[in-house]
This record gives sequence, C-alpha cells and structure tokens, in this order.
Amino acid sequence: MDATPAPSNPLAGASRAVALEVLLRGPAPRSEIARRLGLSAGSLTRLAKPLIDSGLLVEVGTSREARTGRPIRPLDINPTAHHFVGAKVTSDEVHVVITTLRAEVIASAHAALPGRDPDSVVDTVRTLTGELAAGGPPITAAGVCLGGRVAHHATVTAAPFLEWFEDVPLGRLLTDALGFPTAVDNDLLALTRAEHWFGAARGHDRFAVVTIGAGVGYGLVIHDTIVDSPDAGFGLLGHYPLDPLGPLCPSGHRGCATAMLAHSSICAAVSVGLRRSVTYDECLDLAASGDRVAEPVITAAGRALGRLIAAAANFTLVQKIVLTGEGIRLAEVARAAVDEGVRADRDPGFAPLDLDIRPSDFTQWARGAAVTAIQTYVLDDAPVAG
Amino acid sequence: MDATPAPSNPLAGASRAVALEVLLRGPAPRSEIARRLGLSAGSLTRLAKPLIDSGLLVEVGTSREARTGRPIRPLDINPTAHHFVGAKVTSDEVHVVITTLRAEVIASAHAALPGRDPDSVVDTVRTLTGELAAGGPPITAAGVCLGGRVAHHATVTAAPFLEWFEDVPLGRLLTDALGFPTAVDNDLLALTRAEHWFGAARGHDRFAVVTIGAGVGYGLVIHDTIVDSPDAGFGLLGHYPLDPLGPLCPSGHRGCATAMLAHSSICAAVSVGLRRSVTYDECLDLAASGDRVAEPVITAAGRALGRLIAAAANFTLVQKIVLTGEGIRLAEVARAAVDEGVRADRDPGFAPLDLDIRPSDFTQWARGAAVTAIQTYVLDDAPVAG
DNA sequence: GGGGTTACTTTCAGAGCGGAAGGCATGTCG
DNA sequence: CGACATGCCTTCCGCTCTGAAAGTAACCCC
Repeated sequence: MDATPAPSNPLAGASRAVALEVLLRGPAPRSEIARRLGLSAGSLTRLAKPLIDSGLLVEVGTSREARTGRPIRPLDINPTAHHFVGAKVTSDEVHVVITTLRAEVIASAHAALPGRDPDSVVDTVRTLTGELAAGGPPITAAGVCLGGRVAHHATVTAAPFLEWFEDVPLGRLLTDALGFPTAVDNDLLALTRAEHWFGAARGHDRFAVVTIGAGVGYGLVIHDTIVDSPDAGFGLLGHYPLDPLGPLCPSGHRGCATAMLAHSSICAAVSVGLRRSVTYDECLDLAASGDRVAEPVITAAGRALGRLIAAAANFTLVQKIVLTGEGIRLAEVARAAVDEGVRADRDPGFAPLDLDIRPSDFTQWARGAAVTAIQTYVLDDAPVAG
Repeated sequence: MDATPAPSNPLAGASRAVALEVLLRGPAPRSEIARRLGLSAGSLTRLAKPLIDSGLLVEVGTSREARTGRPIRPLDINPTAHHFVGAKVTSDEVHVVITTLRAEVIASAHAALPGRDPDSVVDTVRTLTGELAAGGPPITAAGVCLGGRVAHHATVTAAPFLEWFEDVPLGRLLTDALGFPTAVDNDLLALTRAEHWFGAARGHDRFAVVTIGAGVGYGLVIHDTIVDSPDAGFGLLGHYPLDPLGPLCPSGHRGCATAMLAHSSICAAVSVGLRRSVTYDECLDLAASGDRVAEPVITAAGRALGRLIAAAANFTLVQKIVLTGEGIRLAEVARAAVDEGVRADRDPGFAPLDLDIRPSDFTQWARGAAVTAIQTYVLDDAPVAG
C-alpha cells in the first residue's frame, strides 16, 4: 500500500517496458515515456500506477521547463527500491559490491581466496556479502562473474584460472548459500552489460568493449543486445595477430594481442631491456619520461591496441568502443600511438570511431556482476536485451 | 473474394508474423506455427483465414506423417502471389531478374550500360524490366543494388565505380520510371539479405558473408537482423592486413585483403611470374595442376582468406560464414590452405566454424536486390529484421 | 460403421489498448 | 485578484485481440 517494495516482481509486457525505459533512460514525464514506447497517455497512466504504488517508480520534483500549462511530473526509478550484490572472482581474491537498482555502488569489500575449490569461492562470497549486507537494506538478487565459460547463467563449464575443468553449479551453490537468487556470468560479458545499461555506452545499441590487463578481453553489443555464445568473453582476441615483428607470447604466437598488450608481456619486454625487473606502472612511467627501452615498447603496444580497435570496428561495424581494464593507463600514455594504429587500419572515409577510455578497478568488474543480477531480475528471463 | 491476390498489403502485427513464419520456415501445420509464435490454436485459425482468402497462403497436400487422427493441413506461402524485380548495376552492365515471393528466379536478362549517368541506369533497368515482365504476372515491387553507399533504401550517396559522388535519388527515379515501388540497396547488404532469408544462412540468426571477386566484400547478420551502417557493404575489409610479406595493393597496403584476394591482384602476381598475361581462371587451373608460379600465389591467397574468415568469426562471434562471389573457385582450389589459415588464427578450443562455400554469378546479386524488395514489401517499414 | 485420435474451428469472456472528454495545476492578462 | 489559456495527466468507454474450452472434422483401426 505504501513504501513497502512489494514483490510485484512478475513485471511483464508493457509494465516492464515502462520500468525499463525509466531505468535506462532516466527520469522523464509520462507523456514522453508514452511517446517513446508508442503508447497512449491513458495507457501510461494505467501502467505507471501500480509501479508507483509498489515503490519502484517515484515522481520527482516538477521540472520548470515549460512556462505555461500544468507542470510536468517526471517519473523516475526509485533506485533504492532494490539492492543487488555483485562479486568478481579472480584466481586469488573475491571483490564484492552492493549496488542500487541503477548499479550505483554503495559498499564494497574484498578478501583473499583461501583456496580455488568451489567451496572456498562460495564461502568467501557469502562471508563478504554477509558483512556488507548486515544491517543494510534487503538484497534482491546477486551476480557473480569470473573469467571462464558459463552456461545458462548458472553453471561454470570451464574456469582455467581456478583450475575448474568440469562443470561447477556455482549458481545453485550460491543461491543456496546466500538465500537469494544468484546469477553467474562471464566477467567480460558482465562488464559489457554494465557499460551497456549504466556505463559509457548507455543509450548505444552497438558498441564493443576492449579491456587490457592481465590479458585482452572483448565484449560486443549489437542491436541493443549483448552477443553471447559459448566462446564469448573467453579470450577470442587473446592471440589476434597485431605485429608480425612483435615478441612471442607464452603460446608461441608472434606479436599477438597477448604478446603486445598483456601486463606480463610489457613488463617482460621492458625488464629484459633494462636488465632489471620493473612493474607495469613503472614501464608506463618510464615510457612517459622518454626512456629509450620502455618508450618503444609502450608505443608499439599502443599502436597494436589501435590496430586491434580498428579491426574490431571494421568487422563489427560499431562506431563506439569502450576501452577499459586495469592496464588502461597504457591507452592514456600511448594515446598518440593508439590513434596512429587506428588510422593505419581504418579507412579515413569511414565514420569516425568514438573511443571512450574509462578507468577501471576490480570494483568495476564486481559492479558488472551486479548488473547481470539486475538484468536477470528486471528481464526475468535470461538477461539478454536492453 | 477468391483467387484475386487482393492488395491486403498492410500486413501488421500477428498476421505479419504468421506470414513471415511461413515464408521463412517453409510449410508447417497451423498447430506448429502457433507453437512457434506463442499463439493459441484459435488465434491461428483467425489469423490464417484472411491470409488464405487473399491468396497469400495456401493449404498444401496433407502430410502422412502421423498415422492416426485427423491429417494435418500444412500452410504454405503461395510464392506466385507476388512477383518482384531485382537488378544489379555494375560499372558497365545491368543484370535483372524476376523472382517469386520466395526469391526463386523465374527470368533473367542483362544488358550493357550505355553510360554511367543516372539516366542511363534508369533507362537500362526500365528496358530490361519491361522485356522480362511483359506478358507475365504483375510486379509488386523492385529492388536495385550496386556497390556504393545508399541512404534510406532510396538515395545513392556515393558510388565511385559509376563516378557518382553526389546524392542520386535513384529510388525515386526508378519508382517513377517503373511504376511500382523500388528500393535501392548496397549490393553486399542485398546479397546478405538473400542468404539470410532464402539462402545458405536460412534459419541462422548470426552469420557473416564474405565475397571474393573484383574486391573483397563483407556482410553481417547478428540477432537475426542485418547490421547496417553508413559504412556497411562498402569495403570495410578491403584493406584488412593479412600477410606482412604479401604484395602491395594499388593503395599501397602490403598484403591487405585486396592485395591477396582480388582478381586483379592474383592475375597480376601470376602474370608477372609467368611473363605473360593470364586470366583468373587460368591462374586457378595452373595452381590446381601444380604450376610453380601460380600454386604458391593461390595457396597464399587461400591462407589469407582463411585468416580473414577466422578474424571475422573471432570478432563477431559468428559460427557460420557464407563464402561466395565470382572468385569463389579460389576457395575450392585452395581449400586446404583456407582451412590452414582458419586454424592458424582460430583457437581450437572455440566452437568449430561452419564454412559454407556457395557458387555465385551476377544473377545472385540481382536476386539479392529482389530480396531487398521482398523485405521492404513484407516488413513495410525499412527492411531490417527477419 | 462405431470408437479412438488428432487437427482445426467456433464461441465467449477477459485483458489491454487508444481516443475522447474531463480534471488539474500552473501562468497570464485584464 | 479572478477569468482564461495552456498543457499534463486521469477517467471512462468501446474496440480489438487474445486464450481457454467446447465443438466439429477427418482420418485409422477394428
């Protein structure tokens, strides 16, 4: 009846469309929402009523744009109507965040993983979630992401970095352990979902995400829907050839994306030249200051990244690419080389590429997992479209 | 009232869905169609009635599959309910076909282009269409495709091979000249549409088309919808780098797709080696018989093609690629090299690639244009989805 | 030729929609 | 300061489309 966010969960049909429109495109007056969805004003009143009653939508302060007539009463999502847990599992740590319905992070924590077995993962996620959620608002659903293959948002079918080579029903295990529905997702798909709904690519129906860090990651959204497949988010571009004269990667590919861009590759190349061990950030600092060893390595990496981006844009016809990941500083330090690489492989007659460079940390990955949970909750079925 | 294919054109909503389902997925009993579309049997009876009355759908002979119960009466499209014109314009010729609603070619013709100005194109298309359509069934709509940029299926914004560098309202000109609605499309998009609805990729919701011939062409369907953009079908892959040690293309790119795969590049490479001018087919014949000059050229081309295919699959996550174009014999002669190129750039852990090699001639391109017309007619709005 | 089985059709009530008319909260002007 | 204009939203009503259920049709088998 009042503020209680009643479990009016089975959002369906037009009601869901209204909620999604407001969630994804921000507050808007009823008339505007009706226009966008192709509905009449009367229908919108009817549809919005129960959503407002349930606490999911709220009327926000009247806008003073029109100077005459009855003032508009924009509708907005009440982002605190629901809260979600997101978790990113790496080979040795778990990062957990609590977010609102708009994927705003309101709390985060992380802890070392005591082991790589499923029980260790489940226990660590449960402990961190318990600490963060204690005393706070109730949690509606959770999402967990990791670098591996995931089937049906439930079963991890391969996660080499955890040495999981057989099916692990992580979704079921976590749903049981946490007490609310938990979706599992590939980490790159989760991050791509977050950029799609609430991040740099908000409002775009076609874009790619490229991440650099320990490896090179890739996610794709076409026609407002993420492109999923058994191979999605699982190293499709890792050995993409970029420089025929480049160094070798551990698998023996010369000048592949991993050999040119992975943290370990860059550190190794600079360390060998300097005859001492250097960190990734040192490599970038040295390159920025014009070091004779680091600078060409970073420039070559930047150029390779640019060529990778150009190839992605050429093959997928996207005009926007979101560039992120822990190693993203490379794109800033070597921005000129990145642009040169793009120019080398992208015909100047084509539409210009919108390159969006975003900082990243593990919180972003955990937030991505929360967005998987949000999508699963809002769309009810498999999280797919936007 | 009876066989007259009444202009019940404004197919909308569920009616359109029924017609599309039958058109694209062949004859099926009402119950099966209802199940696929998520409709009740009652609704299907109601929806099918007017479609049958208008002559668009027909009941085909009962199938004797079930041995008990009332026999099923499958519904099928009446492919001759409508006829379409498709035309492909090259730099010196126009190819025209007449097709049924299922894009079956029932007549074709071609003629030289007397000039490259818009009037020459319009006149030639009109003359050929008049000859083919005379005395035959009435034409519902036409489609014209060419290698260039096309906006809104109406205006050619760039067609370098015709030396058109300013907007040409070809759609309007042809609609006026022919007397029925005419859609204009990029040739690669048109061919991709044909493969999507009525060709090798029928039933697939994600695939790429790669053509080899005078150049290298590319089309993409994701989520059952063709990927369109101002750059689509317009040489996005033409200068994609494939072999760092390859020959130069006319634009100065070493080992790019054009340099490795275009007819002129292959003929030039073999001709230079043999000290005499050879045709494309001669090159392939020589290579097949183990010629010392032609064989390595063709093998390198095949390998480059394989690498191009692998890259397309990696970036777009498609599992099916349709390979066609006038130069397709290359893929047959050098099939082993193509497969080797795919293996080189495609991780064996990924889903296997379904490579579909299809013969091609100019009739296929004209048929593609007819499919653009069919899609425009059936979908009413911009031809987009399937 | 009657019973069994399955495919399709008819009937009917309910859900959801758009359009029209009215209510409401403001700004504006006499 | 009150009537009016304006534009947003709500209420109401009839229409259309739908699924569920009951009814009919067409075949096979015995």
